Amino acid sequence: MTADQRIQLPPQYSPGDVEGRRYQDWVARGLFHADVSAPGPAYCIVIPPPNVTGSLHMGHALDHTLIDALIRRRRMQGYVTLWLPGMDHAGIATQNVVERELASQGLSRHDLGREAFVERVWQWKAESGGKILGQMRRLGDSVDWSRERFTMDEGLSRAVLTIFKRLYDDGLIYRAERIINWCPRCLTALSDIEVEHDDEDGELTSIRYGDGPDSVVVATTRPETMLGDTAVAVHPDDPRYAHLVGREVELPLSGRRIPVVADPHVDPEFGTGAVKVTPAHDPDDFEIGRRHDLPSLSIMDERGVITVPGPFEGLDRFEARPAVVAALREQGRIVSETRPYVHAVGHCSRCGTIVEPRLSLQWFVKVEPLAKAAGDAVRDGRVKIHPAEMAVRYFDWVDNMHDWCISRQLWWGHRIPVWYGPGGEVRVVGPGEQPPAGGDWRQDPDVLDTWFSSALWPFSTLGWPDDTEDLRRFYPTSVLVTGYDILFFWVARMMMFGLYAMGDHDPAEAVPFRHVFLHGLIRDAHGRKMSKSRGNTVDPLDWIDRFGADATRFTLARGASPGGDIAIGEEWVTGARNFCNKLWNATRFALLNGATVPDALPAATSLATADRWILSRLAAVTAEVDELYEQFEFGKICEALYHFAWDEVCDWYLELAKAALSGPDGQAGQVTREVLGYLFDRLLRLLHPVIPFVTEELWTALTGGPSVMTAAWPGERAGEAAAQPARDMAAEAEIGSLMALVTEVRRFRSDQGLRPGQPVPAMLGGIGGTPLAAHEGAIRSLLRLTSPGDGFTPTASLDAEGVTVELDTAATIDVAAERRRMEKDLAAARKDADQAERKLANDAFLAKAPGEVVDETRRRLEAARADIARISGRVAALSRGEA
RNA sequence: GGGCGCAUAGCUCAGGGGUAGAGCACCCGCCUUACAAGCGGGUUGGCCCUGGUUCAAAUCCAGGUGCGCCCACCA
Repeated sequence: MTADQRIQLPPQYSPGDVEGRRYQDWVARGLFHADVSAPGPAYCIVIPPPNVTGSLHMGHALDHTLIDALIRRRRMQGYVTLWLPGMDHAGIATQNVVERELASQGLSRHDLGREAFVERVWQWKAESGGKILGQMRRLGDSVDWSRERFTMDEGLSRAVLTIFKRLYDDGLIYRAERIINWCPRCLTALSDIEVEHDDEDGELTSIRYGDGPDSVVVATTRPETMLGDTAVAVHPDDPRYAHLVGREVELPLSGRRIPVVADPHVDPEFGTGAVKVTPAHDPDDFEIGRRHDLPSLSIMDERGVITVPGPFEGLDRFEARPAVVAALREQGRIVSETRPYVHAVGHCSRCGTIVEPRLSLQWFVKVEPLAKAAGDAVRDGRVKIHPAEMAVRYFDWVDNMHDWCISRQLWWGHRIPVWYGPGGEVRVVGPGEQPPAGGDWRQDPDVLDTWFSSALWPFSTLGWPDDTEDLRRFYPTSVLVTGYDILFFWVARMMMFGLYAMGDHDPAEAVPFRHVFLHGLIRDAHGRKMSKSRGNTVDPLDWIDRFGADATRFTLARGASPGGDIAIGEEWVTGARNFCNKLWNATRFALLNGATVPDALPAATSLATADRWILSRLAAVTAEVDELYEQFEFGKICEALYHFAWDEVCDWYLELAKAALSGPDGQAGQVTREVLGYLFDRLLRLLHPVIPFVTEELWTALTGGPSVMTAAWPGERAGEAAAQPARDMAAEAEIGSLMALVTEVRRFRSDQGLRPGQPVPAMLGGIGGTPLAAHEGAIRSLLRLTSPGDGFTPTASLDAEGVTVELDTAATIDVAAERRRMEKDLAAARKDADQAERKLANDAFLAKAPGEVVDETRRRLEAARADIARISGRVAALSRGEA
């Protein structure tokens, strides 16, 4: 790019003209590609695989922005950096989508048959699945497209078979008849975490079982399940029922006689202290049944329809409830009126249908040893969770987890690799093994829970079970970034399976990731959860179209603190868009003024104080940002860079630079041009991870370099310390004084209703003899005082804090306003003096050695006293002038 | 039923034992040639309540109130 082209940046940043072109360029040049054989330390993040049915929403946009920022910074630091993209087949969700499509044609999956249906889903995936991958390009995600994976592709399927077989051989996968969560609409089993509990109003119905003195009253929220009762249970120590234990009572409506058993699980305080036992329809009851060897009677089919022969047969479970109650009432079995009762009801997380606990034969993962290892890895610090408080939730879950039901009665997913032979023989078929021959062998029809394959994601995507270069280089992955809402669904399971699959490694190297960064959820401008039904969702693509990807990213990153939810609204993205534009114009200013990026900074002796000041501030903010990245404090990173760029660079340094650039001293101009070049080069690099597009456009224009992506990070680099100019506290103090002076004059002028540029009348004294004298040109320029003899003569004096500015305002236009201000200052100074005095007395009392702290306090006290004297004097003078 | 978190400006939030902060909003004044998507100035606060610790509490502690969120097989 030639110099002429470079300065032809339009006065407004237009993201649409830049983003697509830049992204294509990055991809074409292979800048996202991780070269496994390149030297340097490795840094890897695997994408939380979005559902193949998904499209980009704000949660993804946040997740991707943060990951991309981490990745881009590490890449600039010289790490061999891999962000691995891909998608999840999302079992139930995807199957539901395709089934709905079929339903619109009046077909069900059964009309097609299994094979054709699965074929249809693949076809759907090819046509409309993975829309989100295209959308990721809009956001600027620097993922390595050559390594894209899908949970159902060949390699990952092999990983699934491998681990299934290994777990089975280790006795960690088993098949059993258990009470599981069943969705009568999806017609499949669900794991515990796929069930959402909501408090709902129910009724507690009291029913008398048996007759006369041998009768017992039970209370239930689900009267219809009494059709499947096989016992009544009471507490072993409950004297009220001691005489009944071991005997039988008659079950109403059926005439069956069922035993009364004593079981410690029963709470004698609750209800009547007697509980009906329905082993086939309640997990608790199932356990009681096991302990007492009770039969389990299933009373409904997979759709929740009553199958018990008799008057209720064929009724839906919710129709059966009132029908059963009516029949009982008729027989005088309802003891008292039913009571309203609020209790938690489980719903299918996919479709909202009330889940039915159902006795069924399913496959389970024996979780305990795996979960223990997963807990230990966090407890002993091999994996760090950010924010640390989230670890409490993690432990709570990992330590109390039930066995994981992994079989799903679906067709879309990894089919369970188990074959059943004649005589009940079971054979698990590992990868590369032939299924048993013979017509009598049949494969299990079910598929695995979609989270089973997601749990393998950090290593299956890198080639496991093969011993690949990628796996050796990039496992364990560096950070796992995701919302705290899927800590249990996904993070805990990756921990369990990662540690298990990689168990032959050094324990420190077996973990799937070294850090887990959990961000919050996106909320609307008023902090409410975004939901389609509430109509308060924001489409990130809409923002990208209207404000640009960088503005969208900056808005999200700026709100992100570990674990904290993020409220966003259009004001936020507007502000971010404005920031990008500010950056654009500031760089444009630098280019217009011939900024050049020097190989090395000009010698310190040739730098102006303003140059030294801004370079010192740059050093400070660089170190701060580096530190904040280590803590995943994205909000603070953005805040620090925003204020540095806008408040310090634009509002002060550029204004100071104008004076130097227009001054007669040609050499000073040249130095300023080099400092400008250096400053913007570094600033753009620092901002690039968060706002990649605009920084790339500006950085290439400024430096003529190929890409800011491959420029070195200004802070810490891989394996070396920061190469930074050090802080320059003297320059910071001096420019701080200058800013205080200018601000003071501006405020005065504004208070007095004077126009900008209008001379400030009748000021006495001068800045002569203070370091500010050297800045008179700059001060005049900042205050727009162009002609000498304009009366600008502020008084200034040096003290320990820098320079104190005084303005003589004897001839002010508005004496009252000035007086109010001075009185305010006086009050503040008095308070300060008071406080310092107390602290000194305190220190003396504690016999604190007169060290730095005490000296500091003493200085503060003296300064405050001086202020009081000075301001009092002026107030007095003001009063005299008034009189 | 357990566990966790949060209450700070009109809104969304940061901060954190020693003079209350940001962005947005609001008010006043500016088209000052990098930027009106801008510039300068300004206003706004019982830091939820009650106690405790301390010379000093918005900050630490206890209790309360109000909101979130997570987990949960007491019918």
